[in-house]
Amino acid sequence: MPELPEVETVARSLRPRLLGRTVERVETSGLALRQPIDRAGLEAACVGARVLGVTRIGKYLLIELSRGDVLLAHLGMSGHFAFAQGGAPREPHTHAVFALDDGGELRYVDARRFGVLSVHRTLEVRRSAELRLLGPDPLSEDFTFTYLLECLSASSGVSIKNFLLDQRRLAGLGNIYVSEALHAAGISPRRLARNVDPRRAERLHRTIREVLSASVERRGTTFRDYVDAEGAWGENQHHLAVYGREGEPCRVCGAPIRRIVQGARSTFFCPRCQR
DNA sequence: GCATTACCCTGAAAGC
DNA sequence: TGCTTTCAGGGTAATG
Repeated sequence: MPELPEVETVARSLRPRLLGRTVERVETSGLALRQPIDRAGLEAACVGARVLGVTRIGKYLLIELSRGDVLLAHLGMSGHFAFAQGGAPREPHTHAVFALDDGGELRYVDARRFGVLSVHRTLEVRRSAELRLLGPDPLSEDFTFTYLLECLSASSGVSIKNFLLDQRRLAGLGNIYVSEALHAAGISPRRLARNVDPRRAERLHRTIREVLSASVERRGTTFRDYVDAEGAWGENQHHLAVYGREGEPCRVCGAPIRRIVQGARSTFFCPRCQR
């Protein structure tokens, strides 16, 4: 389940083999992802265009193309990019293929089809339906302690878990890193966001960045499907404090980690460390 | 404004 | 062994 560190790792693994390449051909499976793929739009933007950059905003990948277009990708639950030689057998669930001028192919594979592939004009992509409502990226300078504090105090009855999952407030956190950041900050996931006091909020602001940065260093968390564009697993799953550890002892105090469901998503926490 | 539920989807795991 | 059911979750939408 790709969140910010996984998407950042994918961006880093795409750059060496994609920058400067020209797209010669585009193929699609004809099956819809979360939205239908606009094949004609994809071809118009990509074919004959050179890749100028690969960046990330929240959980979105932006592949910047010459001629002023951007290919926007969200990996959903199970999406990944893979490089292959042209003509090599395709993995099941390959939904888009970008043939490159070096004989290779960049492929988008997504079993569950929760991902998104769309194209936009570079100057307008920030105003696209996908990006326009996103809050600041937690690893950017825009995510300040003041911003977090203002959002917390402006919230009404939402739990801190659901507060942090809302991409309109903060873009890039998902189920894994919300649980991890709250544990590191000693905050119960059930606490109302507005009741997080400034001292704990400061700690949370720090732990969000630390948890994400550490996972980026470890090339992300591979729980089920996630691999980078070279097919490599991440290493952060070996360092999780609470996520996926129901019943196991807390690494800090030894109390059994608990799992609860909030908004139909699992939340893992230590009932002793987190108040 | 918020919580809950359903939906999209497939593969893995569990249950029978 | 083999079939069926359950579960996982990012984002969105409908409902209460």
